[in-house]
Amino acid sequence: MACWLFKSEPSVYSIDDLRRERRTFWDGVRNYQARNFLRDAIAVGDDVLFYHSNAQPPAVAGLARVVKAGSPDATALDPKHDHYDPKSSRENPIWYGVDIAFVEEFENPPSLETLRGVTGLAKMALLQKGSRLSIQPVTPAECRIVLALARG
DNA sequence: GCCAACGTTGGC
DNA sequence: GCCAACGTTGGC
Repeated sequence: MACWLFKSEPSVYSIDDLRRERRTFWDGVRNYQARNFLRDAIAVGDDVLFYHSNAQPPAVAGLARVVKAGSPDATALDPKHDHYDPKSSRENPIWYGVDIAFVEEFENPPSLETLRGVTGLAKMALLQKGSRLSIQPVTPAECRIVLALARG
């Protein structure tokens, strides 16, 4: 099973929100590289590391699981919505999202600073300079290390 | 609030 | 197709 990292600002949508709702459609991604992952690569059953960006401290806050593969993001079609994109249409949707379900909120969320100090994570996308992608692939080894830190 | 990194837009 | 201007992300 593949593993991914999804970023979210907790002031917008946090792991607590996901725990309350149990599952959610991950909408609002407006970056083509991230869109391609959502539309083409992310599959049911994949793990999702739920990362809190712009948080104090920024950290991997919990684990979620993909419960539905990519489908068009309807918020792009709604002119009143913040994420509206006039280039998208029902016939030719540009933006996609997946459905994820809450699995776990970590007792010891590994902070960005902590992750930077872990040898086995040196190549993790999140830790690369200028890594702004909000949807990132995580290797199985990286995923294991992060989960071990979070639960250990 | 600052600012580096980087994606997107639009004039040419 | 180039590239300057602009907007956004996100750590600090």
